[in-house]
Order: sequence, then structure tokens, then C-alpha cells
Amino acid sequence: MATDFTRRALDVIRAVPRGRVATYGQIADLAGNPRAARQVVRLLHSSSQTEGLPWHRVVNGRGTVSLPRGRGYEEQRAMLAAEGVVFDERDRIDLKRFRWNPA
DNA sequence: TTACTGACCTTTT
DNA sequence: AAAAAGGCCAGTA
Repeated sequence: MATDFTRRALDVIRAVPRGRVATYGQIADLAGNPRAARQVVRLLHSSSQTEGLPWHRVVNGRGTVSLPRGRGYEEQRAMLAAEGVVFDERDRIDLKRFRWNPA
């Protein structure tokens, strides 16, 4: 059932380097479907259990963590901070500096 | 097969 | 600047 997109998306996620973050749309784009950002979400939910997936390096296009507090927000934020990613006073990441830029 | 859902994105009030 | 609305894709019931 896994479409090519799904597989490629997973590869892309695994390829995100430490200390960098990627947006859902970006991943979808690199996987071949610029509009399938939502699908990426489902992937993370399905595969987050499977270790080896840096789900914490995926954030929304605004550079903020989408997870609700107490449901991973703090956890993701902590992991990113441990990798050197900085959150500003508004709890946003400066994508200009931390967004993963492939190529 | 149709209907619903989701850690979204972009454009428009 | 902030909030609302519409659009999109794939997987699951």
C-alpha cells in the first residue's frame, strides 16, 4: 500500500541532519508531492513508533512545534534544543538558519 | 466504494 | 498582525 511517495518521504525524513529541521511541506516536496504535506503527518504518526525516525526534526512552516503541550511539544522542543536548535522568545525557530537545505 | 481524519499550507478577511 | 477558510493527499474504517 505504501506508495512511492510514502517511501520516499520516509527516506527524506531519515536524511534530515542533526541540528537542522524540515517542514512538512518541504518533505512532501522533496518526496515528489508538494501538496502532500498532510500525508507526511500521517507517516510520522505511523512510523514514529519505529525508532530511527527523527520525527522531532519536523516542524510546521512557521517554524513552530505543532504538537499540543503535554503531547510531545515539550519533548520535541527539548530534543531540538539538545541538538543546538534555538527557540526565540515567541517559541519559534529561525527557519532561515535552521531549516535543512538539501543540495 | 464512500466518508472521515490528520503534528499542514496558502490565501483571504 | 492575527484569525478564518479552503484546498490537498494518502491511509483507514
